[in-house]
Amino acid sequence: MARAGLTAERVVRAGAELADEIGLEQVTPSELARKLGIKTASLYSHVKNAHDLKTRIALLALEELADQASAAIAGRAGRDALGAFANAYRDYAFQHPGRFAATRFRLDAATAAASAGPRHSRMTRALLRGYDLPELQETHAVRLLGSVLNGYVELEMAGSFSHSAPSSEESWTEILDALDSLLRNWPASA
Amino acid sequence: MARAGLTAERVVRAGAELADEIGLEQVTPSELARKLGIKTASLYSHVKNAHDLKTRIALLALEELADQASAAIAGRAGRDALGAFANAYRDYAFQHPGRFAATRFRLDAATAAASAGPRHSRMTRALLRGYDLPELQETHAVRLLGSVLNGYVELEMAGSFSHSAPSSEESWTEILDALDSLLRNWPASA
DNA sequence: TAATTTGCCTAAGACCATTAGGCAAACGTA
DNA sequence: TACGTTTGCCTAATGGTCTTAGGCAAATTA
Repeated sequence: MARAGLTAERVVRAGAELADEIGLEQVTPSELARKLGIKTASLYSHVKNAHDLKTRIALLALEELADQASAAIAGRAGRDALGAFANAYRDYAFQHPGRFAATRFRLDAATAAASAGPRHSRMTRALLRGYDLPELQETHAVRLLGSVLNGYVELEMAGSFSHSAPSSEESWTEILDALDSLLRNWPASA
Repeated sequence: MARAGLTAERVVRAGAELADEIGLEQVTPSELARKLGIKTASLYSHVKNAHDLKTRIALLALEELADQASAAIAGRAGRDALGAFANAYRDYAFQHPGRFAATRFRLDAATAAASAGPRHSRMTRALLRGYDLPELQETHAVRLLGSVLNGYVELEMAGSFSHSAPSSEESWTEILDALDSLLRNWPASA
């Protein structure tokens, strides 16, 4: 029997592609084995189980997304950097919906700590350094920015903005303008 | 054989409780039947299939959430209304994590249109009427608000804010203050 | 070339979703 | 109250899923 020459990494990569094609939820050992042209049981040499497979796809996606966001903000600052950063997220989500969904996959604490997750917060923090926020407010702003990016893209991909005017595209730039304005005029604490 | 006296509504309600207990993803016909003390096949008199079950749980959750949000903003305006509205979402998510997850369940266009979804945007719009936004900017603000609420709660529930100071509680009020400030000083379009 | 590793296989167990068909409890009606 | 109808829940069966165990042969190393 000719071997397919698989490896854990290639299996996970194929899993990520499959997620983009049919959605992360549908990525199961049997479906992935079908795509790879092998028997389901053979996957278990490369991956511990279905949960492990999704975890690895999540880790892959987090890395990829961090790489793209990092490249996007290089050499930029202020509203320019904000737009590039936000667009990196949104573009990634549309180009790789399954991988992006994997980004939300719940990781246990240890795995999350070892993932690219912390890189994401460091990048957001770096981005905000272009705005002169009071030290103590920076974390709040990081959390706000993460919330908006995640929330907007999620709602947009669910189609929430596609059945009413104005276009989502337009809202997106207006919202980035509004965030930029907010970051420049962050209110003082009570 | 004594009958359990079930009905579609009671089944869905039990499904919602089960979702809060073990997570929406784990809510399956067999698990729900176990909880109800009946055989799996018997569920199919009340619900079309597993997907239909989750859809109905989603519809229930959307209604409940809309009811609570609506009650929260009654008689309030401005920052006061904003806080009550936002807290209604966050409190619901923490009290009913499974139902809240169901809120994100992808509904097909027709079902979504007939759900309480539109009520949510109408409420958000009503809330924003307390701020004097330019007509054309209102939709953008509605979308921003929805994004922040959804995004923040999702990240918080995933534990993203629980491993670093300051507390999520603190960020939450600061972010609401910031949003309030932004809505009062919404930037003019380019 | 011989020995070892390992990628992929077949086989099997346990569970799940779903459909078909049956019985008896509950209900409407006379 | 008695009868016919409805229907809630059942058992049985099909085909799919995940996962483990054990085996063979291809690839790798000595």
